[in-house]
Amino acid sequence: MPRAAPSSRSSSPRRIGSEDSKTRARLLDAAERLLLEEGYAAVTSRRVAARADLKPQLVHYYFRTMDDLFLEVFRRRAEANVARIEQAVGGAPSLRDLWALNADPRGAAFMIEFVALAKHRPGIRAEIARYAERHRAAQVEALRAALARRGVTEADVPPEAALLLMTGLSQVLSLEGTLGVTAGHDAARDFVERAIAGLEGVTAPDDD
Amino acid sequence: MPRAAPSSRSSSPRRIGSEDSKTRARLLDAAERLLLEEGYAAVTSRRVAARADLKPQLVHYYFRTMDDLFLEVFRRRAEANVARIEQAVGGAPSLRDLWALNADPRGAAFMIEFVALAKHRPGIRAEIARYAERHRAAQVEALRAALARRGVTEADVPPEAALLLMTGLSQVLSLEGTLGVTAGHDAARDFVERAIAGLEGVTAPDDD
DNA sequence: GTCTATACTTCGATAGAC
DNA sequence: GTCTATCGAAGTATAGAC
Repeated sequence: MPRAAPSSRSSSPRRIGSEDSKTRARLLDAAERLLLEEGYAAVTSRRVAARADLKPQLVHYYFRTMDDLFLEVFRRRAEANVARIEQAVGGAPSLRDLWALNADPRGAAFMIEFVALAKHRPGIRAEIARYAERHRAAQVEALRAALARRGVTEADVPPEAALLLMTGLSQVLSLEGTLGVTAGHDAARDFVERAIAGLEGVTAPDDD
Repeated sequence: MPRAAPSSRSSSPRRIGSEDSKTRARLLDAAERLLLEEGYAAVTSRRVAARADLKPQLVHYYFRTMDDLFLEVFRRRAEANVARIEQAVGGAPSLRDLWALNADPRGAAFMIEFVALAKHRPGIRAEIARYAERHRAAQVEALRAALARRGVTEADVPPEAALLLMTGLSQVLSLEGTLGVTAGHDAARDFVERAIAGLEGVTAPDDD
C-alpha cells in the first residue's frame, strides 16, 4: 500500500479521490501550468478544471480545499528539486554546477509564485517556509564545500552571502523576463560566470 | 498636478469622481496597504472599501475598473520613487547611497507584487515594464558614474551587473522576510557593505 | 470509487437616486 | 458632484447520484 488516506483531517466527512488517479494528475498538471503562466490568482477551481477539460467540481473531489491543491502542486516540485540538489551534492559539485542549478528561471518563477501566495494563505506559509529553509541549508553546505575545495576562505566569500546573491539574481532575471525587460541580463550572467571562473582559478588545480 | 480628465476612454459613459477627492485618496491608501500586507489577490473592491471604511461601490465610482485602481496605486509610488532617484543622481551619490536606495524592503516588496500582478493582468503589464526600464536606466547611469568616480572600470564591474545583483539581493531578502526565513540575510548584507567599502577605498585606476 | 447537481458567497461593474 | 441599490458572473465547497 503506497499511502494511507489523503491529507484530509480525520474529522472530514467528505470522500476524496484516490491519489493515483489519472484525473488527479491531470488536475495537478493543469494547476501548475496555470500557476507559472498566469500567476497564482489564476489558479481557481473553474479555470484549473477548464485547462484539464474536466468539470470544476472534480477539483473538490480530489482536493478538499484549494489550499490542498496548492500544497500538492508545491510538494511535487519541491521534492523533485530537493532530490536534484541532494544528488548533486553527493557528486562534489563545482561552483559552476551550483550556479547552473540555481539559474533555472522556471524554478525561480515557481518559488516566487509560492512565496507570494503564502503571503495571503497562512495555511500554505508554514510548508513553504520549512522547505525554503531546508533547501537553503542544503545549498549553503554544497557551496561551502565547493569554495573550500577551491581554497576560498569563508571570510572572503561567505557561502550564505554568495548563495543569496545567486538566488536573488536568478529571481530578478526571471521576474523581469516575464515583463519582457531584459536589459543588462546578459551582462549580469557574464559577470557571475567570470567571477566563478576567477574563484575556480584561485588555487592550482588540486587533485580530487 | 493639474491633470485633464481621468484615464477613462472618451467613449466611457459612466461618471467618475474627481481626482483630488479626499475619499479617493483614502481608497488608494487602503489599496496600497492591502497590496503590501496580503498580496495583490487580496485587493478586491470590497476589501479595499472595508479597509477605508467606505462602501464597495465607491471604488467603482472613483476608478472605472480595478485595473485603473491598480495603475493609480502604482503610479503614485513609481513617480515618487523616480523623483527620489533623480534627486539622488543630481547629488553624485556614492555606491553606499545607491545601495541604500535599493535595499529598502518595502520598495522591493512593492515591485514584486506588481510584477506578479502584471502576469495575469495584461492591461497593467505595459506600464510596469515601461517604468521598470526607466528606473533601471536611471540607476545604471548613477551607478556607472559612482563607479567611474572611484576608478573602477566597467570591465571589472559592469554597472548593469552590479545593479542587478543588488536589486536581486534586495528582492530575495524582502521575499524571504515575509516568510520569516532570514538565515544568511545579515551575512549577505555585510558582504555587500564590505564589497562597497572595498571599492570606495580604491581611489586610483588599476588594470589587470 | 468516480463524477454531477446545486448551495451559497464574493466578485466587478452599472444605472440611477440624492 | 457624490453615493446607493442591484445585477450577472465567477468563486469555493458540499451532498448525493451513478
